[in-house]
Amino acid sequence: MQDRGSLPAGERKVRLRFAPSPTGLLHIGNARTALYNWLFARHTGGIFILRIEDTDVQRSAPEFVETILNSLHWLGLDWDEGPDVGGPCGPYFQSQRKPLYQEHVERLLKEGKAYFCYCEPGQAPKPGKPHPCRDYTPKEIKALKTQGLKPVIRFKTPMGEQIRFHDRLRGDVDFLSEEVGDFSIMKEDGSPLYNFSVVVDDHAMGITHVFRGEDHLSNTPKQLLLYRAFGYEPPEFLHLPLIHGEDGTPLSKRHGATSVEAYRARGYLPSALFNFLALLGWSPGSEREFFSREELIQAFQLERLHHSPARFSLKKLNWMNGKYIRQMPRQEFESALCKVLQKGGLLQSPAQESLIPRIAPLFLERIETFGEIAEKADFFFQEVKIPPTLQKKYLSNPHIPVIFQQVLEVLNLIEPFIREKIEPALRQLVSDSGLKTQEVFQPLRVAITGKDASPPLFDCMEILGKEKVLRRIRTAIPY
RNA sequence: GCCCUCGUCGUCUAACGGUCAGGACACCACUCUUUCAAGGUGGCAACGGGGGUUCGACUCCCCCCGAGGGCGCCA
Repeated sequence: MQDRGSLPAGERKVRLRFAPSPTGLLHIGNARTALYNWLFARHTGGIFILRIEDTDVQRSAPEFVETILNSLHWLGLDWDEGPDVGGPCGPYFQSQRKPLYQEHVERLLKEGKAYFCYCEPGQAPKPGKPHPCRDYTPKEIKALKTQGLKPVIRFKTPMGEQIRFHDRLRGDVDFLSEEVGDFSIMKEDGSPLYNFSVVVDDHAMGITHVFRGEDHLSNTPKQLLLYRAFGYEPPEFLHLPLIHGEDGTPLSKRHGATSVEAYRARGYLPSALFNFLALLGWSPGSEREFFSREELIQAFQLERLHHSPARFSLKKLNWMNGKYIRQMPRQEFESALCKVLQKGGLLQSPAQESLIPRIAPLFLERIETFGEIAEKADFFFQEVKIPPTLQKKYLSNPHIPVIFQQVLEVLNLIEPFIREKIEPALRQLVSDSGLKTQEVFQPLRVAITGKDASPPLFDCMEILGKEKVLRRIRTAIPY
């Protein structure tokens, strides 16, 4: 572990980091924070670092590290230094950096800038007046120690000071040191607390820019105090607005999927989610809204970041994802289709798999996410079960048995069984029968697909083949 | 309660003292059409409120209101 705080002059590159804590899946808001950090690093030719903030052993779990890394990779982000790729400032797990924290805390203790606090957990008084544990004499401390009380180490915030910092997005922000209070920096067992470990690590890793959620805005004065206490130069700070749900409240489970993992599972394209997220809180300044990752890197500017929280609009994401799907190269779309159908248990045989190239064009314009496909295309791979409501609405009219019988006769004669021959034949039949096209085609659609909305009927018939089509029509005739 | 941040159509946003306040999603029509989509055309729709500054304010200042964040031995 080396100290990179003062980088050699030749290495004055911009260095940014994303520092998730592995206590859950990667939240969509954190993903956007990561994305902006990454975009800025790439835009400026800087370094992007991934650091795992797993100091809270109670809440952290290794499996979350893995899914977070996966989510990030899936989105299309990469990092120059991090837990899996290593780097000159490692280790990149905070849980493996204890000696560095220890060393720093001892420094503060020795210089009288920190002290032991023996308050009951959660019982420390709110900021406003001097903390009662501040001025214990060594004798008192010894006495408290013999009582077996576990102390926490607190930073001794100087009183009566105005702490000002420049937020890259919001301008100057002022806090009074009284309001900040003496915050805890390390537990008795030596595990560092957030405000302390970020400062130690951001400095040790030579971080030049800290872009993080606005929920950290009021942590910044604490961290600044620490930078000053250590004599370190603080990085530049920029606090991003949070992402809200459609109703304007903070994005939560209640709003549906909140993790990147969930969007992946629901069949969203990473490039679409990336594009959408980039535009949620940032604007290129033009009216253009489709960008590749490379184009985003090129266009990204801090000045065009928004100040207010944005609401996550699933409808717009869906629309954008649909657009991306329609732009997919044919091969890619087919193999994506294949994958979801397989997952949905619909592909049982090579014969069924060979259908993919034929049904692909039918669904390209009909899905916005791959999650929809299984439900819409199931009739190509398994027998249909007609819902009672559709049965009643389309198949219970008295003319159905008669016309279906005629349809069977007509279709039976068609050879080859292709759309170009099916369509004119059936249209002729309908016209001869005196019925409206809808009165025949909709019931047929229901009989063949089990749905009242499907890709074009005659294409479906051709792909299914004469045998299946005739059988389905026959079994749908009510007796 | 204390502190901090934010405020343009329902939503994402453009505007950087002078525009009929523009675009996109959604929504509604129309079109295409065997259904559903996709596509095309058109429409509805916003500067939170009140004071200033200015010849002129969405743009600058103040107050109010509203929303969000923080005040952990979480991050």
